[in-house]
Amino acid sequence: MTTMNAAQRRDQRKAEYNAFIAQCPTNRMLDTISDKWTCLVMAALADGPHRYGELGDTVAAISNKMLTQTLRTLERDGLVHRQMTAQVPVRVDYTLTPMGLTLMPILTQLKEWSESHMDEVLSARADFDR
Amino acid sequence: MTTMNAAQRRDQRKAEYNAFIAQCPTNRMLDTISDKWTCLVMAALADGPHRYGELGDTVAAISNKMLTQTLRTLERDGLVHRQMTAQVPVRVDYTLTPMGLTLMPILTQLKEWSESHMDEVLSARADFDR
DNA sequence: CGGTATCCTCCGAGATACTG
DNA sequence: CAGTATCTCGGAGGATACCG
Repeated sequence: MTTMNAAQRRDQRKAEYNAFIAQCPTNRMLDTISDKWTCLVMAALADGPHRYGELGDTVAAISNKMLTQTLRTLERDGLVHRQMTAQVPVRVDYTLTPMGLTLMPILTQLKEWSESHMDEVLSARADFDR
Repeated sequence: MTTMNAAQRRDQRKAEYNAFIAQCPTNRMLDTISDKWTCLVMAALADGPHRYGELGDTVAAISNKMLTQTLRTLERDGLVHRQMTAQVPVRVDYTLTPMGLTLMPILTQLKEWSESHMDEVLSARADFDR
């Protein structure tokens, strides 16, 4: 069954590589921060604490579901801190954690790279599409 | 029709914000580089030119479709150069462009941040899950 | 060798409605 | 106010087969 074995070996290599990707810190972090909404929410928090509703207003196009989900992920990863004040109505504030703050400079660099290379990228796209 | 107008205004704000996101260079670049496979492929190209098949072997878990699609996007954005040699069988080499090279340091920083903070993230997750 | 073309599946995002 | 619960739908991505 040479065919079977070859296919099996290929599948196993893929499984191993998938496992490697699942373990790789860079890819795991990229999974988190490369999410469509994560950077927008973190950017919104960069200038200080904000309430749930404020974040929903700032990132106007985000749905309740995704805002909650994004904040939960960031909180779980220790990048954002959630402070709940028991009162009626409830008040919840979100802030970047110290670790979250250390990530911001990299996002800023990425932002600056993007802004300074956007023209070059756009003209490359125009060339390619022709 | 206050209700209608309020809903319409909300929808319009969302549409505007979506348009803003679609225009924002950072988000457009993030769309590109934050793709599941893009960083892996760029990392594979960081040490020099590679052929299509070599990339497929290095990133073992990637499908033909996604490898092609990833390379096309990178080529279109001017981050990767595609060199085709007409012979039988055909030979195609991929290299990072100068612009692609300028992006690598940022990816490297991201990699280093991820590796140095992975423990902290993992313990934050463990805490959160308890 | 370096891809296309096609089909198919699954799951993630959004809309909507409800709640402590 | 700050979420949860539920449904639905589109499209990303994988498998497979074929092609110049």
